[in-house]
Amino acid sequence: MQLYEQQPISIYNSLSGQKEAFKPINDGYVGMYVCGPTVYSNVHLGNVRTFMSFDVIFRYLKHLGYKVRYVRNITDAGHLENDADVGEDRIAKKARLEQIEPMEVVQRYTVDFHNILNTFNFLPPSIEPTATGHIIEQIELIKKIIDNGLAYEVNGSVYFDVLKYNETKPYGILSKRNVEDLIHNTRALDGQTDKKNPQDFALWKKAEPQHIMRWPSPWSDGFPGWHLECTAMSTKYLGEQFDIHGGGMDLKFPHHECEIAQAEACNNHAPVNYWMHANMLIMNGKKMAKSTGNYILPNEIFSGDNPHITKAYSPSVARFFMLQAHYRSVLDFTNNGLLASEKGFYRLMDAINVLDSITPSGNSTFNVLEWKQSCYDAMNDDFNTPILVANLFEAVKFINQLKEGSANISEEDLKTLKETIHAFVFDILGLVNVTAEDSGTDKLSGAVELLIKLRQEARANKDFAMSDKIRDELAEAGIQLKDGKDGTTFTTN
RNA sequence: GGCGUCUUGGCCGAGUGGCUAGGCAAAGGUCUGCAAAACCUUGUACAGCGGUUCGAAUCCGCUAGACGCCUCCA
Repeated sequence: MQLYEQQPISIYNSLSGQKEAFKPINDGYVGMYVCGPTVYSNVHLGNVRTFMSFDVIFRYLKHLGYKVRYVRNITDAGHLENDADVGEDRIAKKARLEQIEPMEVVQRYTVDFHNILNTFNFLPPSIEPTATGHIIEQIELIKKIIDNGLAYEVNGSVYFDVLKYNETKPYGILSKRNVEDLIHNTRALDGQTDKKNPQDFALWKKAEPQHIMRWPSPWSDGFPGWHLECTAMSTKYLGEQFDIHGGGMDLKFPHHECEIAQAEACNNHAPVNYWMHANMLIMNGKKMAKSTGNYILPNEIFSGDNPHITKAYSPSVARFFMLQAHYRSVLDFTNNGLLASEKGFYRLMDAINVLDSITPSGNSTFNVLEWKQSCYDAMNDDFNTPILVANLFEAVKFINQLKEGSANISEEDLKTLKETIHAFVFDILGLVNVTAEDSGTDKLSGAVELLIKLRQEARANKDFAMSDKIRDELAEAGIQLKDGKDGTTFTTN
């Protein structure tokens, strides 16, 4: 019997606006697609948060025993600078500015993206397809949509006919918009367009002479519209209908709306059962934007080299910080928030380390099985990581009581507690036990142990001037001694 | 201008018709040669105004503010 049979999940579906019991199309299997990054610059921290949310969801589904195919694409072509005909491929523009090949830009930032995600301890997706690797599939989709009468060609470009589509199927069901509002509220176009209606979106764009990235097609040498790649790749790897489609809140409209329309136009049924949207990450109460300086690169968190933070934070601390908020809430990235999370994170890690030295005795004074289920309940309820973290701290409190000798635990419960806490902290939340690595058996550790021993001798001789000197000077060097019941330990953070 | 989300104690951040979220900080205590660390205990908050209800932070309305989308964006 698989765990998922005992742990029913409910997911907030953006499409219905409410939590729904999760039931995969094929029993035991989950297909999940998440819109990946456009690799034309360094990964944005907000990207990291979105992908982290789905990383945890991926991990949890796997933990429950589902066979998950997690597809997260790389957008390496196709974005338009703007809606007008003068639009040009975003990656090509950046390449010209930097005088290098477009694929060089793509390569550089793809590597950066993977590095950052690795640092944050992300699991790689099952498939990471690229837009440029699926041009043929995209062209086939366009042909199909044209055949179905829902797209038209003008001057070598192909557009999706939103109004015609809307005659039989509602355009805007995901973002709760209706076409009439869209018509009334469309901003004035700059420049002329080939579109019949401003709501129409490009499936294929004819390349201007200056375009470097271009592919032959029945309509022109050009490049695919942005929304199309996700439809092409999700269909190819997950089927015409799959379980979960995720992405950032900002992709809801128009991107995901267009994906639905494209898929419906091709296959005449909805592509996705559960739409999930991760909310935005803001910084100091405001949107992150390079232009205003309200911005931080992921790497700067690890180095501390950014005016918005006062120190460097380990990736796990940043990860823990983000997971203390629910994925559907706006999260405010602040130095104070990070500082608070850091303390809590190390307290959690310390407790987990202490767990190894706990010996069982008598009957448990804490209901471990009930606690374990409450951890599952938290995750089952739309992947509520903050509630899970709260539960973990209940365990921390209990572990500390065990250490102090003011609580008992049976042998069986101790085993369960260890297994559960490791599963949730390391396998599911994806945190890394940083303290254990830091104070491991390296050269520094040996030296500090010696000083601790010398200090112990000084204290035994009541030479407190010496013992305090050792303690204080180590503190200045960034090494903090912690006197406990069973001797002295140290931390370097 | 349109659409949507949100506003919780000193800070962060869950929850959601009646029952302690949790973390950080703070106060008191235990431990300690003194500290630090650690641990224990404590805190009664839900933007404002009105309404529904036996009862609302939780539902409805209005007001104010924040954020997002409407244009490339996770």
